[in-house]
Amino acid sequence: MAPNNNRETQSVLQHWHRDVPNDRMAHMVRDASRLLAKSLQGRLADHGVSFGHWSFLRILWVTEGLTQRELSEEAGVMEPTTFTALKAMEAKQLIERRHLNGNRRKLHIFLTDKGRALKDVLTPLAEDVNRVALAGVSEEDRTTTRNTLLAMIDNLAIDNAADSEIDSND
Amino acid sequence: MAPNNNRETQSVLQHWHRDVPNDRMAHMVRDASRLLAKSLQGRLADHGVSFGHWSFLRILWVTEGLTQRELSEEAGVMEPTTFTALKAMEAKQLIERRHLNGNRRKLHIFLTDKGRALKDVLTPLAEDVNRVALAGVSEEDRTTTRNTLLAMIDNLAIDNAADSEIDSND
DNA sequence: CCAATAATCTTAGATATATAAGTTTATTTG
DNA sequence: CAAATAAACTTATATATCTAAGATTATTGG
Repeated sequence: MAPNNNRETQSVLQHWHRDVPNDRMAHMVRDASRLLAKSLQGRLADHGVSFGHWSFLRILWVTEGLTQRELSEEAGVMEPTTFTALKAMEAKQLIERRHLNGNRRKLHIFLTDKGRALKDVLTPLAEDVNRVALAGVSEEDRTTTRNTLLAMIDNLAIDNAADSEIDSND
Repeated sequence: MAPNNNRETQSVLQHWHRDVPNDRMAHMVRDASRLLAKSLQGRLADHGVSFGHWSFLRILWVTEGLTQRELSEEAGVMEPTTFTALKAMEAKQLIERRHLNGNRRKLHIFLTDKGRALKDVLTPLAEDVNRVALAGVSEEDRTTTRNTLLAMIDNLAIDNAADSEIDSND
């Protein structure tokens, strides 16, 4: 990983321990998201796996044979994101992309043995990040936070969809 | 904005309303962060401002004359991110970059009238996103969530810094 | 059954972010 | 004070993501 002075750490902490205006939840979510990604990325890098690839591996460890479209929905990203990641993962021989039953449109994704074997190696790393991140937070507060995030996700998904509908009125 | 069917919406909701494993806070934070960014981005786009530029404008509306380095710390991003954003913002005549007191190393950032005038236009948009996102969440739960996020940010900043220190041991 | 429509994947190009390394300028120290 | 070091900005390059639009293949409805 990268050599890095820890001015960064200090500045993030200082930043949030000064004044946190009541209406700035969004910034906290963004900072937390970036730091979570960075922590996991550092751990995954030791095994040659990027953050983006890991998010698809996770899904495939549970269910193989999904189409690219289905994988996109499951991962919560747009198709081009999925496409790019899967092409790279294919090149790294983590997955295979196969047409099934003579359907030449849908591409189904399967893990290679190599991709499958990473499960036991990488899963603990993600658990470790979650454990570290939530150290000192009570189970009750975790639940409340999860519910708040869930509410935000619902509210925003609806908000974004409403915008799209207005645009596509014709 | 983009025409968009709302399959996306449904999939995000379905995704999180199925099984949310106890140790997957990170995914919720990431989803929430992406949706928050997207919501704000849609609103800012109507005024020709990108999400990245807005995050520096916010800081400058409070304090002008910071150096690029100081702005990076304040925004919580690395210097190249700041550099790229500020160059683009300069080209759009939202800011000016000036050397002060004969110091030819530090560059201080100042708003143009145009950049300054955006404050009253854009601030309500961010407030709107926060309001929409947190609809139906009690003040108590908001506070708990904020505290949890703050704890996560602290924990992770320390974790990332610890990694860096190990790397730069020599 | 074939033409129109829809689904799926792909390409192109943009934005937001990072790390690593280079350049220039200021500061420090022998 | 001059050489070494550090600070600040810049360049180069990579990753993760998006929207918009194109290409191909399936499905559907007249």
